[in-house]
Amino acid sequence: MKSQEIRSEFLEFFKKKQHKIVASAPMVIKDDPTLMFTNAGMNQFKEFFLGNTEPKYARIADTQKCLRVSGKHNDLEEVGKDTYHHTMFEMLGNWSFGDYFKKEAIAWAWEFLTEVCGIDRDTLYVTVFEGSNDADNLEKDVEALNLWKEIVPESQILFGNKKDNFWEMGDQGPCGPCSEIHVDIRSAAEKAKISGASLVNNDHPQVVEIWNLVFMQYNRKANGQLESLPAKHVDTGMGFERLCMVMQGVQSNYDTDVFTPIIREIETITNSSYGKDEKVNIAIRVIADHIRAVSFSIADGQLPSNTGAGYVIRRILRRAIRYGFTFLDTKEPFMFRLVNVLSDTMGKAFPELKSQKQLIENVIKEEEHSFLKTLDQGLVLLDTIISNNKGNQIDGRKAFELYDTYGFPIDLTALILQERGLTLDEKGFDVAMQEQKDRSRSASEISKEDWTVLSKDLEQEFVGYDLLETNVKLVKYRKVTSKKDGEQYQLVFNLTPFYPEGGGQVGDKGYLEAANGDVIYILDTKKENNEIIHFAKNLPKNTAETFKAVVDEKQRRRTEANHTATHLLHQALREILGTHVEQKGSAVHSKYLRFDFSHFSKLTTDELKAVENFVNARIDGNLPLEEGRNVPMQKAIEQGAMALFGEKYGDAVRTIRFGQSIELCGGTHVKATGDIWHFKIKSEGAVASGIRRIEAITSDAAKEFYFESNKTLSEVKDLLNNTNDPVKMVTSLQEENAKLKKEIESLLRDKAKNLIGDLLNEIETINGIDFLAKKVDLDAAGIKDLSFEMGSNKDNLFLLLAAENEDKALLSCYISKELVANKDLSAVTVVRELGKHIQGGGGGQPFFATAGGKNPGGIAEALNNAKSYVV
RNA sequence: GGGGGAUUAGCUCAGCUGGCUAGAGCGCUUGCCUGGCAGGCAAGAGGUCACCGGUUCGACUCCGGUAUUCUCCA
Repeated sequence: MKSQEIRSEFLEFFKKKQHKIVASAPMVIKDDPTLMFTNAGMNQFKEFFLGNTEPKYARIADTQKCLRVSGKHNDLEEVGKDTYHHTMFEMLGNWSFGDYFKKEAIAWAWEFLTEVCGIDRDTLYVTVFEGSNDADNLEKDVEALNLWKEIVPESQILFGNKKDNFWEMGDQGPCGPCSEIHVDIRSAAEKAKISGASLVNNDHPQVVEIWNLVFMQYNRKANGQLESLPAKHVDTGMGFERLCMVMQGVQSNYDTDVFTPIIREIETITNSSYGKDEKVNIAIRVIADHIRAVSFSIADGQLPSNTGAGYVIRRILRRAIRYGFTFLDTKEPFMFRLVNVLSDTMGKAFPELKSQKQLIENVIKEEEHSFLKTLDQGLVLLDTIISNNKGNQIDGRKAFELYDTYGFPIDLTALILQERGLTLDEKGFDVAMQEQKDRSRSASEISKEDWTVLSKDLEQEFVGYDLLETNVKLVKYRKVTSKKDGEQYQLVFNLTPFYPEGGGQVGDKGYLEAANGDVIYILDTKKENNEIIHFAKNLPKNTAETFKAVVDEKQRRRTEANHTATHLLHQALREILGTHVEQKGSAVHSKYLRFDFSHFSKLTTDELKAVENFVNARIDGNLPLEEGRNVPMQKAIEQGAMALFGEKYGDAVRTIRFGQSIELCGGTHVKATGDIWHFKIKSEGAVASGIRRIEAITSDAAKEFYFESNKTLSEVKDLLNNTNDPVKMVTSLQEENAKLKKEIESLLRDKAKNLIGDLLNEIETINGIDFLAKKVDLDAAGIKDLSFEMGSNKDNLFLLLAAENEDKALLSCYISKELVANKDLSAVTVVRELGKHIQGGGGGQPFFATAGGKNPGGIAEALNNAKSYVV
C-alpha cells in the first residue's frame, strides 16, 4: 500500500466510527509559551484536556505533523544515525473527549491494524501499565489488561513500568496509563532464535512501537500530586512513517515511499549513492529528514532566525548542511533543490508545501549561503588556532569560542583536528558549555505556584470588542517569580475587556479598581491555553469583591488604528504588487506597525508611494467596520476572506471587513477608517530572502511625525532668512562651502610655507645638529603637520615646539631619524623630562612625541632647557 | 531573555601592548601605452574609523551606554 493510501485509509476508518476528521494544526505553535513546536498529536487539543474549553466534537481523528527537537523529547542528535528517529514526522491519532474510553480505543486499534492493514496478529505485542510503588502509588491497569485478553493471546501481552506505560505531557497537566502496540518485523529465522516479546521496548530497530493508546484519567498538579479528572479521555498516536515501514515490508522508515524519492534526488544532486558507505548513509538520512522539517516549518511561517523557534529551525538546517559538507562534499547550496521533489510527493496531503514552494526554496538557499560563509570563516580561524598552538591538544575554551562566537560546529573542529593528528580538550569545552547554559538558565528562571481557584467559572468571556470598561470578578490567580520581572501575579477573570496579545497585536494595559478606590495596574495581557491571563504587580486585598476593570484607552485606540492600517496595507500590497504577496508576520503596537510579506524585490519609491496613497485613499473614504462574529469558516472563505498559513482557525471565525479588505482576525479595530487619520511608511527593507518588511505609523504618531518635520523645516527656513526654496539655497551654500574650503586650504598652505620659511631661518646649527625651540600659535594637529613638513627639509633636525591652548600647555618634539639612530636621542625622553616644567607627561615614538600639561607658565623654562640635549 | 563577537574607503578586509600625518586588494576617475586572455604604466578622487559619553598629555585602539548585525545558550 502506498503511503498516501495508508493515510487516507486511517482517516476513513475513524470517519466511519463517527469521528470528525480535522486538519493538521500548524507545526509551529504561537499561543503557548511552554511549547515551541507541536511534538505530539494531542497538542492542538490540550485546552480540551485541561477543561479550559468545551470541544465541539466528542470524537476526532487526524494526521498531525510533529517536530521533536527540543525540550523533553530531544531526538535531534540521534536522527540519521539509526533508521527510525526523525525530527519531523506524522502522527495519526484518534481522540475521545469524555466519550468512549479504553474498551473502544483498544478494539478499534486492533481492528484497524489487523483487518484494514492486514498485519499478521502473531507479530503484534501489546503492553499494559504494571502500576507503581513510588509516591503516586498507582494500581496496575487491570481494565486494559482484561480488554486485551479478550482479543490477544496472553503470551503477547506484556507489562510496562512508569517510564514506558504512564504518559505525562509535562511537569503539570493531564496524564494517565497507556497501552502500546509493538510490531516485530524480523525474519522468520530470527524470530525462531529470540522471541519478539523479549525485544519489546529494547531499542531494537525491527521490534518497534507503532501505536500508543493513552487513557487520560489524572491531572498532575504543581506540587506533584495527582487528582482524578472529572471526564476521562482517550489520546492515541501512531507513527505514520513506521506504519508505512511495516505495511511496505521494508526494514527502515527511510526505505518507504515517504523518503525514497527524496533520497534518490539527494543521490543525483550530490553524486553519491545510498546503501554503500555507512557515513554517507547517515548523511543522506540526515538531509532527507531535515529537509522535511525545515520545509514544513517555513510553510508554517517560521523562518530560520537567531532566537526561539526560528533558531531551532536554523540549527536543523545547519546540521544537514554540515553533514553534506563533510560526507557528501557539497561546498555549494544544494538543499534548496530538494524542495521540488518534497512538494511533489507530499503537496497533496499538505497543500501549503505547494503554494509556498518558491519561498521555501529562497529561504533555504539563502541560509545555506550564509552558513557556508560561516564555515569558511571558521576554517580560517581554526587554522590560526592550530598554528599558534603548542603541544598536540587544542584548548577546549578556544574550541568553545570558535563554536559559541563564530558558530563553527564542534564536531567539524574535532574532525579537522583528528585529520591533523591533534586532539581536542573535550572536558574544557564541556565546562565552558555548561557555564553558558547555567548563565542562560539563571537569567530566564521562572517559578510558578499552583492556581488558587476562587470559583468554577468555565466561560471566560472576552468583551473587549465592545467595552473598554466593565465589572469583573476574579476566578483564579497565581504568583510567578522570575529574575527579570521579579514577583508578578497572573489573574484570570470571569469576563474581561483586556485584549490578550495575539495575531500580532500587543496585549492591553490598564487597571483594576476596587470599591474602596484601590488601584491595581494590569501590565500586560496574554493568552495561554485559551485562557486570558492578566499580569499584575500586586494582588487585590479582597479577592472576592467585584472590580472595575479599565483598559488604557489611549494605547488601545492607537493600537487599533495600526491594526486596521495593517489590513489596508496588506490589501494595498496585493493590489499593487500582485497576489503572490502573503503576510509572513505582523506586529501591531500602539506606536507603530510592522508587516512582513513575501515579495521578491525591493519596493521602488513609486511603489511605496502608491501603497501609501492606496491606504490613505481608504482612510479618506472613512470605510465603516463590518464585523462578523461566529461566521462559519466555509462561508468566510466564500466571501473572500484571507486565511494565513500557519494559523489555527476554528470552525467559526471572526471576519473583519473594511470595504474590499476582508480578513479572518481576532484583533481589535477602529469603528471607521477615518479614525486612522493618516498612514505613513517609515521604512522598507529585507528580513530574509524573499521576505520584505514595512514599518509604518498612523494617527498620533503620524501627527507627531509631521509636526516634528514641519518644525525642523521652519527652523531651517528661518535660518535661511525665510527663503521659499530651501533646497536650492542649501545646495548653493554647499557649493560655496566646498569652494571656500579649497581656498582656505591653499591659503593655509601658503601661510605654513611662510612660517616654515621663517622658522628655517631661525635654526641654529649646534654640533652639526639643526636646532630650534620655539613657541608657536598652532593646535596639536597643526604642530604635527609643521614638524613633519620641516623634517622633510632637514636631515639633522631637533625641533621643539610649544603652544598654549585653553589654559593648557603642549610640547612636541621632532628629531630626525638619523639623529635618533646616530646620537642616541629620543623624542620620548625629551618630552617626558621637559614635560615636568609644564606639570604634565607624555610620550610617542622616538622621532616624534608630544606632552601636555596644566602649567603654561613653564613653557619658557622648557624651551630654555631644550638646548641641553644637543650641546 | 542572557553571554560572546563584529561595525575602518563604493566592495572585501589589514591596522599588535594607546602615539605610523589611518592602509592594502578590487572597483572608480583622468592621462599615456597596447592586437586580446580580469591588458600594462602613471597620477588622482574617495574616511564623522557605527553613534553618544568617559579615562588620558594623546583614543581606530581602553572603559560605559546606544544602534545594527553575526553567533551560542534558554
